[in-house]
Amino acid sequence: MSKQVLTRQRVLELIDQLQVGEAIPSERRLSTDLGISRLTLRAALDDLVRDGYLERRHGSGTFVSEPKIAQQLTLTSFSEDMRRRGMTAGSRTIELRETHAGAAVGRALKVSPDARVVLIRRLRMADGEPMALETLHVPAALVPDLTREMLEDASFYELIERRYGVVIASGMQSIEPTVTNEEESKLLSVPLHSPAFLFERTSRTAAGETVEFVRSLYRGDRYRLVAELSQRRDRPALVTPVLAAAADRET
Amino acid sequence: MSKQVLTRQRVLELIDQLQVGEAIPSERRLSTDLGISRLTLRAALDDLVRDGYLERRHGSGTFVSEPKIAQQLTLTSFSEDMRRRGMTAGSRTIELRETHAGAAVGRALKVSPDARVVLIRRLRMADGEPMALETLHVPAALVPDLTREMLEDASFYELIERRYGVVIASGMQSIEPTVTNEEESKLLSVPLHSPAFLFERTSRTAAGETVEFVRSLYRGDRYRLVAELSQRRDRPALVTPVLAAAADRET
DNA sequence: CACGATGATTGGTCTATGCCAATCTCTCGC
DNA sequence: GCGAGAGATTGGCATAGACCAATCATCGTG
Repeated sequence: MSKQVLTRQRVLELIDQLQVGEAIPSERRLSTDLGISRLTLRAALDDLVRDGYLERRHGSGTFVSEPKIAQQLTLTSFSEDMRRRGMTAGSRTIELRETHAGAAVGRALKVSPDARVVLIRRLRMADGEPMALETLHVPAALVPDLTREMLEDASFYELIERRYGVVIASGMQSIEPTVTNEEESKLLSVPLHSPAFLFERTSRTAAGETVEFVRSLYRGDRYRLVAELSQRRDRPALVTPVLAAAADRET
Repeated sequence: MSKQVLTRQRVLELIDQLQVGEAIPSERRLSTDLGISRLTLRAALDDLVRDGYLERRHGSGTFVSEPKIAQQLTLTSFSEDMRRRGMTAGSRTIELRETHAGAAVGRALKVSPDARVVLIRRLRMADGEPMALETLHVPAALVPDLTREMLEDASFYELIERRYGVVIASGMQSIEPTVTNEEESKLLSVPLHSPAFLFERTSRTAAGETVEFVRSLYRGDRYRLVAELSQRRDRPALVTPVLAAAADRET
């Protein structure tokens, strides 16, 4: 464990004991208190500023910032996403069967079209309300003896990590607009041809092994993406998914 | 101008003279050559790695990486966006008139609902093909004597910078899925109720003055967003808009 | 009492240096 | 001929120290 990561954790604990808007000790003070160099502390603080926990004011201090409604779009599971919003993530398994990959899925998973894959369809819910329809494809060899019960109201990522020791490290996700068809509308409890986001994601382990190909259909009336834009080229746009309240839609 | 920024520029020039895949000089070598400390050089290189120009390989070297097809989602105008893709940006002004803000636009622009605003509707084209429908709201005081001719096939951002000295520094953009209505379908040459992205953006100057509120409707069959995901929390997701070729859609 | 100068404090940037860890390369011995 | 191992080279991380720049509180002066 690097010192920087350790420092990050210690500062996070410190933040927990402070009110929003309060200042943390000065950099010089903190670095000597923690027994590390100021540069190392600054690297850890940079981290926390990027993640939105802290806010710097030159000449004034570093302050605990307002908690974000949504964190940035990272490689998180639906479950984790909802937990961060303070909502209860639910899941109803609609389908679970083994099949062969086929051309498109095979290409996405980097396996032969004949390879066996497990197909999982789940309805994902937030506080009991249907939010998204998820279709997962996973190479069958990776998840032997998977049962419906294991998937019920569970995070798939946590499941495969605990049970199979598979840890997702990176991925690629595309986002496009679409509309719901009859089946999807029924499952999501929205009118036919409602606008929706279609996310397609492939995820890999640190070793580069492709673990899953997921197509998720999110209700467009409840899910939206927000990007903070900055002219500075050294700071990527911060894209945050946001749940829209039912009333928060005028247009 | 900070030394780090200067260094970034000098390294960029160096990269221009190298082939993709070639290694740049080692950090120790470069830092002494440029007469700066290694840490400062590393900060500049970190920058370029984040922006996708360079790739680090521990124990091996730092290499010029494959140029990205699309840069990350930054605060760019449609025109700049298309230029980067090697396409010709076009614009047809559909409407240009002065009106009062109204409640919603007033709130977005942080002006009174009675304030005068200029409303601009433009059809944006890439290589002659309609791509997006843009509805701009700008406080009238900011852009006196704006005419249709100035807007023709021009970047609005470049226009207001050259003519009025207004420079956009930051902004906030929301993204949601929607479908086209009759008028929009006709203008964009797509079937009625086609899926589309609705972008809403407010932009500010460095001084914090809100300059514009834009609603852009992008064709869902030609425009898509791609996000590189990473488990590391210190690296925000890289979201890149991608133009889909007409044939690049199976589903 | 109001206000401006001033100095202390805070974050921002840079230098110089050392050691660790991953990788590559070359050489030596079988 | 070839593989194992040593050493050189590269990026990764951490330290200590210095100075700059923005901010804020305070104190003295009008």
